[in-house]
Amino acid sequence: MLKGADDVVMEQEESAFRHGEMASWDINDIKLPQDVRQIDWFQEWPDSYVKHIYSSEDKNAQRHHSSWAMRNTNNHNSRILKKSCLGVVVCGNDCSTLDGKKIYLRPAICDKARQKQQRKCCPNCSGPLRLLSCRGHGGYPVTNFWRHEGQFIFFQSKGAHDHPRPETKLEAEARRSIQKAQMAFSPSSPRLKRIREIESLTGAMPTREALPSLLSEPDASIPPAHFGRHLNKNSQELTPGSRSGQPPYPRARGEDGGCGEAPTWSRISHVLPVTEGGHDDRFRPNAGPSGDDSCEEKPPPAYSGHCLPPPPYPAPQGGPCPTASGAHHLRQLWAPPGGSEGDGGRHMGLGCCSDDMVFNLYPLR
DNA sequence: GAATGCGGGCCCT
DNA sequence: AGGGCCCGCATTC
Repeated sequence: MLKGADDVVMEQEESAFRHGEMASWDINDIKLPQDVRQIDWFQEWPDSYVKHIYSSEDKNAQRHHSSWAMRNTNNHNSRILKKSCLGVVVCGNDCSTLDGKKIYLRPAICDKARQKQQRKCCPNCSGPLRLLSCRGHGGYPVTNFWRHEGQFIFFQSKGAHDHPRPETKLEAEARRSIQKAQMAFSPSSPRLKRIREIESLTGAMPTREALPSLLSEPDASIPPAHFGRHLNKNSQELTPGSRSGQPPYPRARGEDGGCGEAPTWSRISHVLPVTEGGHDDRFRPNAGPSGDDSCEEKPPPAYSGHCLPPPPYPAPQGGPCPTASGAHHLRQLWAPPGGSEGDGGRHMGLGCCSDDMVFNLYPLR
């Protein structure tokens, strides 16, 4: 039997409390504490009923970043910025590659862009895409609240995401860049033909590592427990797990490095790269010295999809340092045309949306 | 073009 | 009143 939404929420709050995640303040308090002893490292994947206090100097906090796809929600309170989770875009066919990877795209934040996105096809099997809504907060999307107060930025999350992680913003951006580049190199382009001629002679081909990814390893992205609770109602492809016993987030920087003890499923290889404005602190490591969030040693996934040939890029979660190699490498990829592109271009039978498919970039052999 | 923030407005509880 | 959500507009990247 399904529990009532309220019960679920209460359980989660209690759990969070037990793990020390609940602070004495609430985002709606008239006055927020200013005698903050511990400032948190920026949390890239905040989940559950957590609260964080960031420095007002923290660039990520200033921009209200999250790797979840959060959209602005009007709460008619200009002092508190509220955002709600859009969920994740999955393949309507529930396809997966032979190595078990699922498609978890980042929902576009902009409504129009999201509608457009949903008209596109699955990059793996060309099936329809489906938006898996977040219902982690009593049946409603998880909400995040941001409030700037003095030298601090207070963050509060309500609800536990009941869906896999989407691509990070950077991964999605990188993917768009690739698509854009792909369009520039359309198959009919004389330049591309030339490149292909060269490539067919040299056999040159860019490495998979150089591209960002769309695919995720289920074990890396599917949150356990509560995750399935709501999901079961809506989706058959995602299975529940258990999330109890989730360790609390680390608090202070300095306290063993704010080494993120995020839930296991929630801290797998998301190294966020140097980016935007050159801030290498863009996402300070959730994982501190332990290096949980550092580039993992996993080899590039052996793509072997059963729907269609697999895409030539690594998985976002679990792939080799996906984001770090994402946009950053795009320039390298596309700058000099010599020695990249393949031989057949689009002979993969992608049908309706091949133009949108990143993995058309490099024909598979 | 897309992300983001803001605010008006509507609906529901 | 509070929460959720839609919409349009402006700004920024």
